[in-house]
Amino acid sequence: MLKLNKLADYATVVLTALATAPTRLLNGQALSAQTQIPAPTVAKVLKALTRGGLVTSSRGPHGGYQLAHAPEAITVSDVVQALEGPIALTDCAVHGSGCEIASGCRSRKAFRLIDSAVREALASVTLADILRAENEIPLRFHPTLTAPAASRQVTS
Amino acid sequence: MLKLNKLADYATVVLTALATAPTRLLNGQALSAQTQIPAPTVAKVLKALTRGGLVTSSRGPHGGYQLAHAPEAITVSDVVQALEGPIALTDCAVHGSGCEIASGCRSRKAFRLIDSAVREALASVTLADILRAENEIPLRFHPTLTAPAASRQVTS
DNA sequence: AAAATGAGGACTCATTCAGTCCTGATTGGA
DNA sequence: TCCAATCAGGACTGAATGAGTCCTCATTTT
Repeated sequence: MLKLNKLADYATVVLTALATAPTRLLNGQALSAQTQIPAPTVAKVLKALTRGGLVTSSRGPHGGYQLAHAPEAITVSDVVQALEGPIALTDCAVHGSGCEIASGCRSRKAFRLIDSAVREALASVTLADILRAENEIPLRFHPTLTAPAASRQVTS
Repeated sequence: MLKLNKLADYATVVLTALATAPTRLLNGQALSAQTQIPAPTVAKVLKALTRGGLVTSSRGPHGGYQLAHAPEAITVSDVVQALEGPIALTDCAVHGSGCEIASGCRSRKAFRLIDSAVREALASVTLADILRAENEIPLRFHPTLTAPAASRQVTS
């Protein structure tokens, strides 16, 4: 359903936790306790975020993680790309060498436009925005987000 | 990788094929031949598009499919929703009843903003735009679209 | 009545993802 | 110098999802 994978979802949770204590070093265990996400999974997320340059890490006793940038400078696009790689809605690579579906390949140019539109949308939301939204209304669950995948009429 | 599933990809190909002959009824076999997509798969796509109200169908001999609206009135958002259901990047449903991850659930509000941003991005591109892009530069493949999923530095 | 076509759904195989775990590297302190 | 704590990297497994095919039924025209 064009959905984010869970790791990217967890990543935003972990990052918001880090953002609440920007000056301190938090280790994996502490972040796991704070976010309720299992420690091995948190570790996996943190490794990806470190590789992506979104957090910095320190080893050894009293080591841990810290945001590499201000919350205003970290976008959802950055997070998604750190966890899932480049944002591209379609990939020709699965067709092997060249495109087998000729007419399909011709529409790839259009998809590049779509890709950049989505990328911009994700880049328009920063970690600071998420923190702000969190503090407004803490909701416990959102049934409207998970409506059944029913078919829908064209609205225009 | 936040990618579209293939069915939605095929759907745009099938729809552009239908758009080239707006007045005629094209059956599944003809569309399969024209798009090079296997007949059973084309049939599956067409069923979803019919359910989604994007194309109209006629049964019996000389039956077939037709666009239900003008290409300007069919957006990529419509296509994606017909094939994949509502556009929502995150779903709380997987956590069972209520959210187990408290702090994660609090960021769902932010994700609703992201969802609508992505939805707008997809709604901004119409089938007519795709047809126009096709006619400009017919490319055979696009290596830049399928760059390796390497980690990336934050740019800002 | 027969043929052609779409509708709906079941089914299988492959791929991807989530989550865990193991081993090694680095750092700070006793 | 040694040990403990912590991160880094990657392998591995089971589950979930998606792609693709096929079968049967409903509808329409001749």
